[in-house]
Amino acid sequence: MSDSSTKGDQTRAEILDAAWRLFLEQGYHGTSMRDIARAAGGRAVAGLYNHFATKETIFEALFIERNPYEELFGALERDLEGITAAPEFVHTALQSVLRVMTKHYDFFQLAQIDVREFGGRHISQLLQEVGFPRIVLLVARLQSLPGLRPLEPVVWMRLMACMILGYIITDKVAPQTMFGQFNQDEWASLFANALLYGIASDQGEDER
Amino acid sequence: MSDSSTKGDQTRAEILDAAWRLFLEQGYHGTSMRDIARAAGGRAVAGLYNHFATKETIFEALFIERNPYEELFGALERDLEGITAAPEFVHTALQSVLRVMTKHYDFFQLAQIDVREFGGRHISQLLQEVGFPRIVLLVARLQSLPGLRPLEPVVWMRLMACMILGYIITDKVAPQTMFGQFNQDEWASLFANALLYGIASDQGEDER
DNA sequence: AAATAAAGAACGAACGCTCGTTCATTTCTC
DNA sequence: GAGAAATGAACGAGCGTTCGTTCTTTATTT
Repeated sequence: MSDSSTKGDQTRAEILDAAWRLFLEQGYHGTSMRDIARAAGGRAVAGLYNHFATKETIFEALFIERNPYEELFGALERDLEGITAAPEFVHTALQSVLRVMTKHYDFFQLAQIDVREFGGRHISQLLQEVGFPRIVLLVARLQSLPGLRPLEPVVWMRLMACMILGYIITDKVAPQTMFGQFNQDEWASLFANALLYGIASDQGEDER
Repeated sequence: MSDSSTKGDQTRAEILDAAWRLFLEQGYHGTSMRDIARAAGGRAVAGLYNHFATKETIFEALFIERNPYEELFGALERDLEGITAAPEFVHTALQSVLRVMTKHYDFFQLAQIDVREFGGRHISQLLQEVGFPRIVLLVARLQSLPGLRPLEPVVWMRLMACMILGYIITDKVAPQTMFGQFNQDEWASLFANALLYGIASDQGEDER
């Protein structure tokens, strides 16, 4: 009787822990209810159904109860507070997002599983409920700041999205390739600098 | 007797066509041999085993016989021939890659399935055999051209990778969001310009 | 050119196994 | 002692694959 967690709650958490690990290792269809039961302390399969109605319910519970969006947007909004220049805004935003994404890498792996095996049903619903309004607010704030080329918002929105998604995907293979020599803060700086000022040298400025 | 294709070859192709479509729609584990047999002209399951030893053999055959890497690198090398300025090189390379990737979008979806369900076994082997040497050559050529900031090669390599991977991933959700207003050539230009010259306005140049 | 042998391609049926889920029952917890 | 939690056994369905057999095509021999 540590806190308010009864025996049932504890078992439930154990099941979620096991499912989390197994789904990440073997995917959704690659993980059976028996696998989960075995990994959750060598239980019997039938016992899982005292806590979750179906296998998919377990997957959904992971998304709803263990998503880092509160942390992600909380950190973003806190870090960006009071920033009045667009370059600093972009740099800080990238740094903030990359930090949380690196910390909660597992969750975004789970989101990839959702995309592949459920067509992204759960993750897109979650984003719509909890993420989209706050993204819109941040975008509006950035647009109001000085220091950006008059690009269409969609353009640099997609640029940012490519950077973030590309980062987390290349991060997976980074150790095997030559990508793995910087941490996420260094990458955030490199990305932000490249995004803001480009990789071309200044001498060829008249070109284009 | 149209060409050299016997009856068996034709059936084999029909099986591959059906498997290609079903794997894309339902994933590897979501597609059964009976599904494939049914989709390949309402055949019997057992007949598939006259042409392929196992289910995974079918998946492998798709990768080996239907990958667009020859086209991808052929186009890249052809398009980049004779280019002597780094900015034009980057722009052309992005355009070339995005074109082939958009055209062969299905294959790269299949590659994602491979990553999820086989740990990328087949795609990485394919890349190692057919892609890596040519990538190294192209990178070396770009590094020899004038007009780039003295960035570490790994940095802009990963930047390019992020752009390309990010593009193909955001492209999937583009119709549902606000990303879908440009075609791949326009995006290649936008990406190349942003990558080369940045999105910051010129007035804040002294900063950082 | 006809006859025969060999190989390829297709089939229905079945095998052994695993899946997600349910049930009646027992054990534990409050 | 009531209700929650856990159990072994079983269910029906589906899986990848194999088997024995038939039909068709190709190759070889007369």
